Amino acid sequence: MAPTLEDVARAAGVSRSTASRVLGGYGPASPDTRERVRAAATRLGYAPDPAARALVTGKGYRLVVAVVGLDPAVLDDPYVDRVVRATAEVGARYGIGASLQWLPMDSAPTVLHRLAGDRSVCGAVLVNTTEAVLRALPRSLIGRVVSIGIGWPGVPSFDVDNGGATSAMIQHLYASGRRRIAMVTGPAWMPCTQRPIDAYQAAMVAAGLPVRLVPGDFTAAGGRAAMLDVLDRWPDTDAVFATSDAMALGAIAVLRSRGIEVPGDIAVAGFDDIPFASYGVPALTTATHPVERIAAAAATAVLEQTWMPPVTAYPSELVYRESA
Amino acid sequence: MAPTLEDVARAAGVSRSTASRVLGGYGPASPDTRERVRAAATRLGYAPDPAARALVTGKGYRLVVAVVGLDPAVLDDPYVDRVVRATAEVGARYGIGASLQWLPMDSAPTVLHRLAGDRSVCGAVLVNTTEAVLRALPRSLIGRVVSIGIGWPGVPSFDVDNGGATSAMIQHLYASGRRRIAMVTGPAWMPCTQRPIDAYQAAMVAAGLPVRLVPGDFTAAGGRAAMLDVLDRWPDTDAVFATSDAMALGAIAVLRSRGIEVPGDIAVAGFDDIPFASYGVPALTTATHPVERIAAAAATAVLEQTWMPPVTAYPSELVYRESA
DNA sequence: CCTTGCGTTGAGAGCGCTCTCACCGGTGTG
DNA sequence: CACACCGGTGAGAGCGCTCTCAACGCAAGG
Repeated sequence: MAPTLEDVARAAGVSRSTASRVLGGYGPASPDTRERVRAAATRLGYAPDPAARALVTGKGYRLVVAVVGLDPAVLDDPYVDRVVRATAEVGARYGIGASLQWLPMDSAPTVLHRLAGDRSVCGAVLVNTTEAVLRALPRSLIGRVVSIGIGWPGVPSFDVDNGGATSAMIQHLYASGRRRIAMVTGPAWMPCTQRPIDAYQAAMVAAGLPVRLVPGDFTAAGGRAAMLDVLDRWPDTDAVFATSDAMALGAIAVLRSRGIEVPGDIAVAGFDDIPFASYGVPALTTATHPVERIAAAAATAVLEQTWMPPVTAYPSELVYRESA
Repeated sequence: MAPTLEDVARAAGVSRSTASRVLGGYGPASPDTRERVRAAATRLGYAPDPAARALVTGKGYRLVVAVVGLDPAVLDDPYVDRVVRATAEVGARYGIGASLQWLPMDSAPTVLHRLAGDRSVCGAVLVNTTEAVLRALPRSLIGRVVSIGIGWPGVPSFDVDNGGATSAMIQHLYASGRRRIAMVTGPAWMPCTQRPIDAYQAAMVAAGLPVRLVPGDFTAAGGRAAMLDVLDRWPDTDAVFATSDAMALGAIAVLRSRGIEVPGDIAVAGFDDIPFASYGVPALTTATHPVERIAAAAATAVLEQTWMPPVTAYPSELVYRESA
């Protein structure tokens, strides 16, 4: 159906080699030949098959953003879209396309194995990957794979400094007089959950304050449930730090429905600085998440193939609004 | 680097043909041979190269979700994620992977042309495509491409019945006593903008009510600006229908900051029923957008290659909450 | 004894492409 | 006149895979 290089060559009255040389723009060719080949290609609507090309050159032509085990409900904001977009932008500068690949938790190793054999992919950016997945990472993928989240020997990690952000937020809450600060975390199975918990615990223990941890799931509904739980277990809580804005927004909804003042009675802070953070009442105090910067760095790392430090943490900044 | 079928065959002491037959599971082979080949494949960590396979079979192995010209800021909700996810799920049932491809407005024809030549792709689902893009659609893509949004000869269209949803919403607003109903639309360049406008105008004219149209951009910030505009031009407006929840939420933020009661003074309705719609105060009245159903149908259509009606509209349902 | 049929196997072509290499005719040098 | 050289060109190998086809050994049937 689609015309091949052979078709173009025939139409231009030259050999396949010459056509390839002209279209690929690498070898010598007379102006006349050049012209004829190009004209034929346009006339036939020829587009080279990158898959066939990859087969012979041994170089892939697409970068895969592999998202591990994320139920879309887990994310009430377009996090993955942002990662793919940033990756695509970087890839475009290298003539490389970006593809999204969802890896259901249970079949992640299988899919990754298939990916490893695919000569059309030149590398991958793992998102939200777990230790189990990294452990099973195909050997042939090492060196052309990076991770947004936790790292692994041979797999450099890029992530927001959510530990630092947590410390800063707790500090802010403390400075504004809060002493009974609860934290709504991500789900335990997600690797990005641990560091904020550690930072929170360290800060609370250092200040001699009680540790109040409740697991969430990064959704507004989850934040709602978690807030209910906090209220139930520790009624005297005066501040809540949720590790995602969606959860914080859910928490605020609960508080408002109970007639509890925010931030008067309970301060609420989030994380991510999603668009809706500033549109609620009260506007959400939160910490930025430089997704694009992180994804761009990750993509660049696999495309450039240059040495990368095992872990790169990107600073998050506090955004002071009304809720805390 | 990565082992090839040849390597496996050699390790198992058989020919490449036999190895292919065993691993592909199509031809006869003695139990002993079968065993040896499989063992060798596992031991070497072999994964077949789908690109090479596609080259000979002529069948692609991935379905591309091609999103035309959408700035991520345009969407404050994970619409694209949802489409990709649904597509991936359908694809998985056919052993076909899904890839996301962003098409910047200006380079859409070029990228589509490249896509057409790529033997690794078996088809595409166009999202938010425009007439200009469809006009330039490569011939070899016709028959294996569908559109979520507007259609084209040979390109069946799947979309939510946003015209019907608009009529229903206006009717609801009218029934609850509203008479000066303004509408915040999508950006003019997006093809999904027109039908709701037509439906709104028809309803208003039929009821002898004034038409009050303001363009938005599907973001919360855009909704904010549009609401300001409405207030400025038609201070007596008593209802606003925004064609996305994000815009409706932005509109509500403006009204609240002005001390205007919602829905007391002005009713606000949205479209999409995103997660945050129910978390604001007041909870947003809106219309559902069955993205997954639509995407699944679109993906199935290209994978099944069966005849499809030129246009399939999926019903939207009104969700009555507090804001209207 | 030869034929037929069957289960099993490997040789080989070829998918669309890149790229090395050899070739060809024309020009410049010794 | 022989030689090297050079821009321009095509033949052909081969990337990893699938799949057709022929060949092989062996049992059953005539």
